[in-house]
Amino acid sequence: MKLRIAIAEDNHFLAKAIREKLSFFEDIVVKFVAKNGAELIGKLAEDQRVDVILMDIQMPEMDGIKATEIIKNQHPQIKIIMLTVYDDDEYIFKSIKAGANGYLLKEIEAQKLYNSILEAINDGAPMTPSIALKTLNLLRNPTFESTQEEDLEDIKLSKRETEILIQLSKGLNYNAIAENLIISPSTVRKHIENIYKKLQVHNKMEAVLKAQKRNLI
Amino acid sequence: MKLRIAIAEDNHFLAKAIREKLSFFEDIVVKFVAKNGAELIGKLAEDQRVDVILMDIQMPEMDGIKATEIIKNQHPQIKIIMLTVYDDDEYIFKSIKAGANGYLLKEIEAQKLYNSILEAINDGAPMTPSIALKTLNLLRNPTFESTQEEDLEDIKLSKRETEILIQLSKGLNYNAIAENLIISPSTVRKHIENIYKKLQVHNKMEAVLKAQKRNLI
DNA sequence: TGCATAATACGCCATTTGACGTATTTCAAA
DNA sequence: TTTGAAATACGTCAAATGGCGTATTATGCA
Repeated sequence: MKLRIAIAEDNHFLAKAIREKLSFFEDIVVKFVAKNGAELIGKLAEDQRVDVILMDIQMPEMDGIKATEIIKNQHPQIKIIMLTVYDDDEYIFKSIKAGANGYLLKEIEAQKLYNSILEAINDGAPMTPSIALKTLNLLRNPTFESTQEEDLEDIKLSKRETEILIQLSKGLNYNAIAENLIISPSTVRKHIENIYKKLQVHNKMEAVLKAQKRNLI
Repeated sequence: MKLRIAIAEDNHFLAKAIREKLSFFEDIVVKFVAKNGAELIGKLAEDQRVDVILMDIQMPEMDGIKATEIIKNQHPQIKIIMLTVYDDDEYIFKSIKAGANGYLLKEIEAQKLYNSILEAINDGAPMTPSIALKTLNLLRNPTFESTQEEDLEDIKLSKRETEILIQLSKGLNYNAIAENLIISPSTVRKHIENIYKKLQVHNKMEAVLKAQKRNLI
């Protein structure tokens, strides 16, 4: 039994790249490629015999989230996997609310994409590890009132900085953090100093608040 | 670099089965097995050099969810993967809220368990497909009835204390709070000292965290 | 009208935190 | 292979915080 795939992707080259990734697998048939949500829905109206849709998010005319919502209402049996370069909390959350069965980042390698398609068909929820982590964080902080768009100069904390900030947020002092991470207290302090510079704050509480607001921790 | 694992599992045979699954992998060392949450915390106090904890949920004395909460507060860098036979929404949700990094079902095969441990260490969120699906459903239907009441010895903060704690939680320092409330910094400090005694904590962050958990602010 | 609690306020002292500078090592990307 | 970012680490100094004792003045409620 062949797996029938549809692709929604406005960028021609990316669409082609996805096709090529899937071409290794004999039981996959790409039935069609649509350049936006509207076109996808049109093509589905003609031929709805599709098992899985690989859906880009940002597309002209109609984006992938809106399209997911409509298609899931019309054809709930079709599995939809978001396939995008964006890993923002907001996109992830909206996609899931719209009914997406999975969420993958485009860098994904061929074998894993294939496995994800199988997983979707078997009622799983394929996600890249980083996305899975973000969904857990979303579950932990029901902070679904984003609505804040404008001033997001995107601040990037390193892995170590994030780790230390999380420990700060638990109320641990420099020495406790140093022991946990098996580094010197001096190093902890230096990291915290750098965190403060990046976040433009001057104490723990402000740092933790700002990081939580930006979903950095 | 060896991966140091601890196991919390009251059933002797299951604990042994897990060890055996892990024994195939050379870079895994099982440092110890605890029969319940309390024992686990005790052993961690002696030797906290553990990378990943595989945590059962139902255990006598202290269950895995409570243990997860405590350990994650003390040692946020330790990754905790729930490893249980239960796939109820409630257990999943509570585990995630408690800070679990992943959630697996016990039937998992050896190779996948190993991969999950790696994924946890690399800041992922290992989940069995069926659990991943449930987390997405939980995200879609925000039916977040906490329902957890148990151990609240009720702490009462005075009006002034509450006011000051709220200002603390915004990241204000003693002087700023004193100015806002038109009182002396000494008084602010005395109030905070009293707040700490009531909450049995020793710094701002802990006070704010505890007060938030108890809905005092 | 008392009496307990709350709110006000200071002083002392040790510890922690924050801001700066400097420096070495590691590691991945260009 | 170089180059830059990240992680490591120390020293100094000032400011903020936390823990203790003590004391006076509201204030509400029994």
